[in-house]
Amino acid sequence: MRFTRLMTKTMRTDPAEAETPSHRYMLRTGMVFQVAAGVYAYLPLAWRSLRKIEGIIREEMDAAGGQEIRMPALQPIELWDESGRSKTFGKALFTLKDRRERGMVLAPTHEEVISQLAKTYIQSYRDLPVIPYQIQTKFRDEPRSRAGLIRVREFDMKDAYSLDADEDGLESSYRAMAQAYRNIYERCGLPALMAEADSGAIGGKDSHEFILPTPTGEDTVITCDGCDYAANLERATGVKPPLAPEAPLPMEEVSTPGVKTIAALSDFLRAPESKTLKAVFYDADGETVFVTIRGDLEVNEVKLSNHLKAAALRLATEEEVSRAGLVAGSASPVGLEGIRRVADDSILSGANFVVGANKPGAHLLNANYPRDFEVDEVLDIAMAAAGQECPGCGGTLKSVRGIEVGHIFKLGTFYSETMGVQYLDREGRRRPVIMGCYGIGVGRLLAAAIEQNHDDKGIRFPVPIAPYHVHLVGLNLTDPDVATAAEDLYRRLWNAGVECLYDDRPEETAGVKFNDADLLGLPLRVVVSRRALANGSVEARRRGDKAATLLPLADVEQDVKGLLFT
RNA sequence: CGGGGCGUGGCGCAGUGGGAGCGCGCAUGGUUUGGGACCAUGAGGCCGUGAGUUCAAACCUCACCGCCCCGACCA
Repeated sequence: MRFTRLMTKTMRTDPAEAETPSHRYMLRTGMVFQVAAGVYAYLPLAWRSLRKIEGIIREEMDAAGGQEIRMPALQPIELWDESGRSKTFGKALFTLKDRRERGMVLAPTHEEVISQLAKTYIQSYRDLPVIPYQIQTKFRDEPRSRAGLIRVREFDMKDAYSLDADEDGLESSYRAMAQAYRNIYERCGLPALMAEADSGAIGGKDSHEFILPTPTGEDTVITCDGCDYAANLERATGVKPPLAPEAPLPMEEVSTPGVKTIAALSDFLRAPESKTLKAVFYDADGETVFVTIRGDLEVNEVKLSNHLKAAALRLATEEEVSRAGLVAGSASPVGLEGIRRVADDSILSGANFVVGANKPGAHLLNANYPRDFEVDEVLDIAMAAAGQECPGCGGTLKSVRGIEVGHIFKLGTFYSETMGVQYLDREGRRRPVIMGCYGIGVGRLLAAAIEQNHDDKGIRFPVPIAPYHVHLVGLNLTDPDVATAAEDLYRRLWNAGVECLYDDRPEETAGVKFNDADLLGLPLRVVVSRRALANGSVEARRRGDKAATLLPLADVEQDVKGLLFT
């Protein structure tokens, strides 16, 4: 491709709205064009890169036993009523009506259609296992799109579905997919880590996310410095800092005028926060729930929500709190009745806690469970935190931000059962198909690759996903000899299988061309100039290298390939 | 949906009642040509939309729309 023909324009200044590096550079290079919030057009450079990523994904999915299919994005809403997800997916589901006023959806994912397909084509254990997959456009009316291609409302996703006869089969499909994912990230230049995850709206039990660590990410992952434990903060468990054992003391009331927060209470009584119990009030699908946890810990709302099986969990409003008879600032489980009480198991970790007295301006010292209060459930609902001990190996937990570049789920029989996907086993018995599903956002992967591979001058594309291999820069192009040599090299490189973008602009200065080359970030820059030609050479520099090397023109193709592919 | 911010040529911005501007980019001519050159000339804007206030609105008021950022959700 010639630069003068490329339908792209580079920008010298950062667009005001772009804050994350990948977003900034994708706009400045002219890779993407924004049409609406979270809706983008892909221009030639981005599209070439995306197609390369798709190619890598296809190769790895096929190698892992997948078979590519294609399902429609436009689907009848009845299908979603059947699985129940027209409700549970909520407002993120794009819905519309056709001319006959029938409800339709623009699909955000394809478990429903796969289930329909499976009902027809999977009849016997002999038909299993299969792993159909597709790369196709998804629609999700996200509450908020952000950071360029990181989070958008229309995006291409590779979604795969494993159909197995039993749990062992699922296990083996899941492992094969996980390995395929690791291969994909490695080939895209991404050191992604595999973390235990919450399965969210898709449903199911076990799931893992692949996270690319980067400060601009929107997820937090807890990792261990002593072992390979990694889990999304939503699900991670840390060892709660232990308290020194004490003999229980008699409970007594103290006056704490105006003290409403744990920090103020700790300060007022000169007691560590870990010796207090805090109270938090939630609304779970309309029911007010009382939650208590040790003062130095935070409630993990995902864990709580999963336990309560709540579709919508949020903090209760002041009005709901007072209607439930709770005293914000001085609430505790002591004497509390007529409301669901959930406690974090940290209440078992010590004795003589400071708790609210359930009346304004007063707290109780030396509250002990179960001597002084009752709760309905005790379980781990605490947020893990950096610095805590790893539950597996005793190492120290760390916290990293990252971008979720893939998510795999063991769905089990949820869709098989709700949608009636069954097969006949060897004994002629009907059994539900065991399903898994596996997603990678293609555009997000590109954005993540740029987040991971850039510097202050621009992108640094890894070779396998670069739109072109070589950025051929012609200097002194008004000199016919140089122009001819550059044209000749351009042809030779393509003939040798090296994908080449040729900056053939005759008037631009060297500085402009070099800066554009750095910005676009193709892996190898080759400069044809009067100066280098005088030595019978061209100049080559890998993006990111400091020094250039002279390559003799005689067998420049081999040298270029050597620099690119070894 | 809650909180914050912003809508003025392609991009970045100034302009806060009375002539729509600057830089970059773009076009033409000329001089340049190894890290974002210089000179000259020129094109390009119902100042997000609609109502209102006013003799007069990019500017003040109200409403709406759009976009960005922070939070609740996800590939």
